[in-house]
Amino acid sequence: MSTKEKIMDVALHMFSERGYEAVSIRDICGEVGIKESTLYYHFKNKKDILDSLISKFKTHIDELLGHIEDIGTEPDKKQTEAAEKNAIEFYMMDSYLFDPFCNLMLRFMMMEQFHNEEMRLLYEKTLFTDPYEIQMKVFTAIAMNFGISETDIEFIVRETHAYMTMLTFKYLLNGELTEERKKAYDRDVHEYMSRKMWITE
Amino acid sequence: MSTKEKIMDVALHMFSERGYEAVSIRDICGEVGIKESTLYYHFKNKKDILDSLISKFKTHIDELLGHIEDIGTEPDKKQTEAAEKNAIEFYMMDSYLFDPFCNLMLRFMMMEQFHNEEMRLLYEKTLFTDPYEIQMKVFTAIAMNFGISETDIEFIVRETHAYMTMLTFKYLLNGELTEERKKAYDRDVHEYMSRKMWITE
Amino acid sequence: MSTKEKIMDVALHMFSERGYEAVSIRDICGEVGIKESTLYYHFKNKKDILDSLISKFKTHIDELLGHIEDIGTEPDKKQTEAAEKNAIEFYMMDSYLFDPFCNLMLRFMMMEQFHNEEMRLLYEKTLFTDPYEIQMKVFTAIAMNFGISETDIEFIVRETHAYMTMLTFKYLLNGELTEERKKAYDRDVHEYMSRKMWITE
Amino acid sequence: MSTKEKIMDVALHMFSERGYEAVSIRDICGEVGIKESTLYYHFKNKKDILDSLISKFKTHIDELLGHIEDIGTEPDKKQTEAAEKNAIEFYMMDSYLFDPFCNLMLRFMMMEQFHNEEMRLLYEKTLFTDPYEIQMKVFTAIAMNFGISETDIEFIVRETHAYMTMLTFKYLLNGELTEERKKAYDRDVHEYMSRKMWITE
DNA sequence: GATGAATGAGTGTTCATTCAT
DNA sequence: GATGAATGAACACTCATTCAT
Repeated sequence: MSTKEKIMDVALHMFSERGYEAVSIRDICGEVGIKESTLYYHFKNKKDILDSLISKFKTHIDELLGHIEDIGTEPDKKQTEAAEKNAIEFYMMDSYLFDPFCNLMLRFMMMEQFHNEEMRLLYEKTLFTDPYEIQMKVFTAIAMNFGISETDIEFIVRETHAYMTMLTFKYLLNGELTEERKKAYDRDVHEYMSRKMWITE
Repeated sequence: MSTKEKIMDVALHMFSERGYEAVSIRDICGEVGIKESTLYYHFKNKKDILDSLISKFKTHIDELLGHIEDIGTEPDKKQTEAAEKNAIEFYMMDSYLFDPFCNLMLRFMMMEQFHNEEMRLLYEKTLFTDPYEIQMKVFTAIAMNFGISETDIEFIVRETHAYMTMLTFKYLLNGELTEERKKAYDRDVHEYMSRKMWITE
Repeated sequence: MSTKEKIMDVALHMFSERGYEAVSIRDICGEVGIKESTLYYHFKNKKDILDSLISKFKTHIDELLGHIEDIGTEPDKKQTEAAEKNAIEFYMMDSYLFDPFCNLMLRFMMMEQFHNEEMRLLYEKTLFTDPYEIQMKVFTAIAMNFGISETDIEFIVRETHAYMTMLTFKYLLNGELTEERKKAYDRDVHEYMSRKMWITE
Repeated sequence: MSTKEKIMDVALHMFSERGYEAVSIRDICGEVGIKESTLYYHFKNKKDILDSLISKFKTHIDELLGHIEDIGTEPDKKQTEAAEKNAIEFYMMDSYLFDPFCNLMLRFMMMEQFHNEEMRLLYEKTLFTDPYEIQMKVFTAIAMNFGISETDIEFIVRETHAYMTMLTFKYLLNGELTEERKKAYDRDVHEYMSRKMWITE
């Protein structure tokens, strides 16, 4: 990892725990193992580190969404629930909410959204807008094979999205991201999904 | 309002927007209109302002919960859905999430929960534990009159609670608390409730 | 002397020797014997010290010019050359160019005039505009008693003013203001005056 | 222009406007379009740039004075006033006070003379000593043809030199060297010269 | 000739806090 | 209750300079 990457990595860890203002350049440099003046060779100023992180996050998210774009475009193929359910879990968790960089950025944005409009918009998009649209796309693809009405689909997706969002805040954006909390999230998601499927059946 | 109250009021407004560390004693005093040395007559130090706010919030919440304790303890009384639905709305919104002090504290706790365990516990209790228990209590009281199974009640409450929690994060703890966002929250809550009642019926 | 006055005094001495930018807040505080944070109790920032000095200088100059306003307003009174010559010397030197505060400010302005328009204007007014006008007023008062033509007066004043200005730059605004240089200035002024009077007679 | 020359050129422009200390290596390199480390290939350190400028100025001045050495050494030749007057103007202005390099150096020395003895001596020599000696030499050569007494010559030269020095400070070493100020200087010099000749005649 | 990466010392400024009045 | 004056520690950032490449 280059010095620049190391700085961003350390900065994100600190920002996501204590907030942008509460973290000093000294803190970051101390952890990275460089002098403060060295940091200013790689970044124009403190704000530049923030901007670089946001920029990296945007790229990260765009790539993720790119992967999902194709889902459900081939409705004729028999897509089993199970397959899709796995798909959801994959996209939602491992490279999104569970992904270290992504998760830390979300925590960071959760704190900064109250006084940084750019981060607020990104936070809103990442936690509310995008996941809803993705789930809508996936469920629609599945549901079309079962002849479920559009109105019903919308309501089911809303409820499912709400449940998973609540779980995200409850387990993945609450305190430290421990293995325990990850497991609790997994458990609740599966429990909900299995009951939901049974009920709506 | 006494000077002490004014300090707490100003401090909370600033803390909930910029975070504890990012707000300086100077900032608070400037807004209140006193000298920094004066603040130290009313509070031992900066942490003392924080503690006072937390303490006030705990009292506030306890009073609120006290009001609710009695609900549903008289299951034989015919309690109509409508009455209870209003009750929920009342407790959830006007003196809880919509209440200025409460709302600002929640925002503040949302930021500080990542590095302050005391605030994290309070945040968890206020947004996840307590609302779920209250809704559980209220719905149980209602449902018992309709002969709905306990397992079903639990699932319905979970889903309802999840939906309202999601809306809370989406509208009431996102950026500035504008009238627009309050109305959007209201609208979504009512829309969900009416559809939910119709579906589960 | 109050702390604030002491800061201004020390700052001026340093500014006038090394220039505004080359003098650090640390330098000033070290000499005054206070901590840097204390300086910021008395002054908003470094620029504020500069502004206070300029403001003080303006007041100083205005008071000086106030004294001179009355000169030559009573042309009928027999005003001997000697009396006026003393007057000039008095106003020009003891409370003007020789005055420690004034002299240091002039040196300071001499350095800063190239990149500070406010100081440039003040510098121009203090060294070129005002002295010429004053000398004009005084000489006119004297000359009227001798029936010297206006054109001649103007030329004489111009030459006299030019000579004294040159001497000012040569002796009073050159290196350190030593007793030697003051004496050399005095000597040259008197020598010039006595010869000038003899020649134009 | 070589990189080294470009550095000196840029440095002088900056030094003469903001002073030696206020200009950073960064500033210079930014303007030149090189990295800071590159500058150290051409100059030992910051002081070395200053020394090179002083050295270049000394050479420049010496060449100028070399041209003048011969003037007035042939008193028998009929040298008309006009010719000499032009000579003075030529040496004083175009390759001296008006010359970009020279003018910038004078401004620079004007600022640094208060804390740099080497520059003070050079400043004194360039603005007071040398011009006086040159004018003395030239006027003597002319005056000898008219039988003017040595005492008178000295006084006339002193006054003329003082007038031109004052004008130099007033127009050529005051703020930016604009075309306007150059013209004002020219105008005042000619006006003075023509009146002086007429008066002393 | 030029650059990327680094550094120690220093820049102006703000921090929470104290204490005599 | 409130303030004027002070402080040590920390803040983000810039300085001139070095050195391997």
